[in-house]
Amino acid sequence: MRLTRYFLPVLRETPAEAQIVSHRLMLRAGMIRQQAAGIYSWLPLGWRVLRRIETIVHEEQQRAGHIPMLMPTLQPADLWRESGRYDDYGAEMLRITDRHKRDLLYGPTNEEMITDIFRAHVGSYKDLPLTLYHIQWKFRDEIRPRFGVMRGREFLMKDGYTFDIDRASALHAYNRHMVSYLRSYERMGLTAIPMRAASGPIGGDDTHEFLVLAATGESEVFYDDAVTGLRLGNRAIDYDDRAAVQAVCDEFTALYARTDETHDPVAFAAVPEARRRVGRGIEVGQIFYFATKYSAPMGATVVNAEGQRVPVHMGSHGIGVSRLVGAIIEASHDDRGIVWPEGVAPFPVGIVNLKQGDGAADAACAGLYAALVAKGIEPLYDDRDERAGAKFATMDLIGLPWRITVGPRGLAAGKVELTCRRTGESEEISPEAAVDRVAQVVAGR
RNA sequence: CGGAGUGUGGCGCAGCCUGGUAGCGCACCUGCUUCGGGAGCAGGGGGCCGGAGGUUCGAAUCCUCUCACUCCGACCA
Repeated sequence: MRLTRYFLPVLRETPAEAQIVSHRLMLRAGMIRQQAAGIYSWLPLGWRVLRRIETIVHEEQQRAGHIPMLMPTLQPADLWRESGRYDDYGAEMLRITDRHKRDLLYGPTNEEMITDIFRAHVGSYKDLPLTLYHIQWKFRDEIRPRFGVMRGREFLMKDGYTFDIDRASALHAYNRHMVSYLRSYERMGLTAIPMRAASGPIGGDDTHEFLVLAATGESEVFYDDAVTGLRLGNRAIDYDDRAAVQAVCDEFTALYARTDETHDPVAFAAVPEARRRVGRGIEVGQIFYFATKYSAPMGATVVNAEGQRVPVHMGSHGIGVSRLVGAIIEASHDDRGIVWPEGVAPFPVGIVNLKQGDGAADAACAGLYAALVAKGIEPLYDDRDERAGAKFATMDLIGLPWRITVGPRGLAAGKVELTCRRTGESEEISPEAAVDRVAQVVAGR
């Protein structure tokens, strides 16, 4: 993409309403525009990041055997009357009336709807286990939206629903989600720690939240510092192997890590003092096993092997996709701007032409651009007629992981400059070598 | 919803107290010079001052109502 043909409305000054760094940077980098309290347009650069995150979530969910679909944003009120939540949900639910005076609502979540779909089409234990998910916009009419996309009213969320014949199978589904989430966050360059959350309706270990450590987080967290060193890495995982999946979950939940809701000072005191940490975290996901809470009242049953009709065991599992954009920035930025992890960067590399209009520089940039595209990489080429400082400042702000700088001085020696945004290190190499290096990194992400 | 604020060009702000018909910086347009970390000079365009009433010869400014947004708190992916 050539910058002169793109839409990247960067701001030099920070809009007054933005209080936290991710919100400020998203506005300055031209990623979002607020349309109302807690409601944002995603401008082209922001949209790209959102799509990258969404893609990672899709890939990891499907790797775990979960099935994508799409449910609508608007839902009939009657479904929610069935579960009893039409009244329970309160003012946070946005209610709408259509021209025929029918009650609708903008979905804050989809348990009722997925249960309706399930009961209409599934009748036998032989159809289980089943995990369906979608990534769709939600609306929760928060009392006080804040922090940009981190606490918006409209937000993009992946929500998955599991249907199993019994508790053991449902817990395997729960565990699959934990592992797939860990892998998703790692691909996004995040360290997200599963923490035991406030216990659900059946108590016990049936819900975990995933927290990204950040000073601006909304939750207070208590943890053993050793959890921050745990990595899945590239290990192969067979999601159908219950014992193997359980082992991974055990590994990631063995150390003390809890939010203020479930914090246990006595257990925390058992953590070696040097590793005891109190901090703040941003919740970027939650997994939840709730047994038959929805299936029983809504009649989502199957016939089991003994011929009896039984309610299915369900779970719901969510990842805050749009919130992740903010969370990643909170976790990865410096005083000059965003530092995108490779996995979610809107463009993997930027090309900076220091002397637009100079024949040699223009030709070198065009050559680099074509060579990168030929390798399946789309660079962002700053071909504006701007001075070097302005171009560098823009690149630093929008945080592309790599920058190839092309100028007459280097070209005279046949070199361009390849700079890593994260480390700031740069090296003078040939254009061909620069393309190869970037291709290598992108392939490995 | 309780408390505290703010609405003036795309962004950041001044002007308001003490009414006299809107200004600064950035951005934008034109020209010249410049050109490896947000250039300089010159010229130029853009705002019925959130909205509605009212007071007044005259309202961005005073009064009333209203809408929106922000911050602190209780609630939440």
